[in-house]
Amino acid sequence: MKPKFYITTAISYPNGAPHIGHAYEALATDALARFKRLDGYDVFFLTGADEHGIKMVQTAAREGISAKELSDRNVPKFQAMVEALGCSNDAFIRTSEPRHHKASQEIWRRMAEAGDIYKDTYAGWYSIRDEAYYAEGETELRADGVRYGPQGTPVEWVEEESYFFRLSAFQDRLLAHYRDNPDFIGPAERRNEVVSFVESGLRDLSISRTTFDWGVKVPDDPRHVMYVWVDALTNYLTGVGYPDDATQFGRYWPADLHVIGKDIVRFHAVYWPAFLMSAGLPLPKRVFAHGFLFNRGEKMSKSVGNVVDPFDLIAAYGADQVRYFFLREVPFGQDGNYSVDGIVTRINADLANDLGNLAQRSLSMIARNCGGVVPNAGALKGEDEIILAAARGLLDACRPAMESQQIHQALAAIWAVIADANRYFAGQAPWELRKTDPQRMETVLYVTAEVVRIFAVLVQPVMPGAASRLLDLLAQPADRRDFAALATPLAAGTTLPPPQGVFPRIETETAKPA
RNA sequence: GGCGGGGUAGCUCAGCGGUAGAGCAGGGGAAUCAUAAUCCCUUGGUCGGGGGUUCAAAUCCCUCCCCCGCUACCA
Repeated sequence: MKPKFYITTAISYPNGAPHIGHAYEALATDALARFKRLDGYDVFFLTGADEHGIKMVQTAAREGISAKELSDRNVPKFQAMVEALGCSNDAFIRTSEPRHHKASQEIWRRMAEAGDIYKDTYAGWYSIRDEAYYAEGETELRADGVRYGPQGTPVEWVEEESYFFRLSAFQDRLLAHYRDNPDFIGPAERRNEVVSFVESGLRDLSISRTTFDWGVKVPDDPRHVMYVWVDALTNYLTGVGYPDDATQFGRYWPADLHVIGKDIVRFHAVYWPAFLMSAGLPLPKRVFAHGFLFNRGEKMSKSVGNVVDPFDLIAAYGADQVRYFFLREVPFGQDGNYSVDGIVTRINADLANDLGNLAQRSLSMIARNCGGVVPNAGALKGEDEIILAAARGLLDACRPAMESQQIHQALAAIWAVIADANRYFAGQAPWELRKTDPQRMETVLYVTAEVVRIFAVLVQPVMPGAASRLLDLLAQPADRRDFAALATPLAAGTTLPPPQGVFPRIETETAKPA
């Protein structure tokens, strides 16, 4: 039986349309999931939408519709985005689903049974108009003697009945967990932040609200709905069958990797493990936080008008290209920059010129000079052995990079060998050999086609569509495309289809400004 | 304020004690199999400022300047 690998994105908050940050997380997680699948794992990849919470209620109220209506309008956009990106998620969860309410209530009951939930009063500055509490620092006392919230609405001191989670009791256990599992949080700088936060002391967490009813009802006390993060985090359990499908849940839980944005590290690295400890459930193996994307160095915001619509980007450049760009250009875990120049350069230099053209020039020569059939390798020379060994060694370089979510490093390693392959091809000059030593030309063309095959197999997690077309050009059957097939070299005598460009060049005139 | 991370070529970054590196951009050349792609050569940096340790410092220590993240309940 294959080893399992359960990987998730954070669930998106559908109070607006998807933006490039949502797309980035989904495409990166998809690349990691696909890599594991090709590497022989039984992968379960979950993504979805986090529909509850006060923000949904507020946004819906402004538009004069219900939170449910708002969600039903926006969630399909997220599903469409995931599909347009070519993501291979096994499920798309919505937290409004009955099965999810059931799962959330179940974990709540278990935390309550463990004695970690108690009822008390929550006090804070409350805006009736916003239907929201604000921290003291978010409010200001103006000259008129009235205190106002961040939305400019008056706030008043309110005390509300609330359930609390005994987070303070978990400080030592959390710190011990971070210490014993140094890979629990990545990248390392995020772990440092979490550790110093927990070391500074934990306060109990208010985990229910009575001011609105859009959410999961607290068991046996339906006046309360759960604080949105309690139910949002539980999606990771619901997605693999908790609590009813013990077989699926037993198979996939605990998650091997939660991929999240750096803004929600605390919820995943402090609250979530504490909830699970309380409920007596195993903890996820790892939480990895990616960075934010900036448009030409500026934070994307609606007011600046530099928000990038993922659908526009995909339409302009193609899903594979967009995926490659972000994964190659931005060190995963760090913030990154997006610009039209950057994406056009990457696509043209790396995809069209380096990889695409290498495939095209070698396959064209095979089509023209070898009757469109994979030629015989003949006796290999040192140069041939060197480039073959470099390509064949790539999986061993990519695997540790992908396992530590250093996707950019895996791609850099692959492209370094692609550059070597171009040097090899130019150095061997098979177009000269055609006249002087046709036998040798065949060997060079064979070796080049073989390394192109290896590149195509390895590049599938990042560019599933283009890689698949490249493998089509190499007449590779469906069962010869996973990493195990890397060891099965191209068979001489195989008839190849006529070569076609897989990575078109982007002419700057047609490049779409963003 | 506290804790943490950074400031290296025009841009993005690697190097973290032993004669300054990569990719992209710029300049010159070769080749013509190929998506005018490829290959070779090359311009370019007082490695944030100052001080110190050392035979030797981007690399260690001190100090100053600047940038960023975290510093609890919007998601």
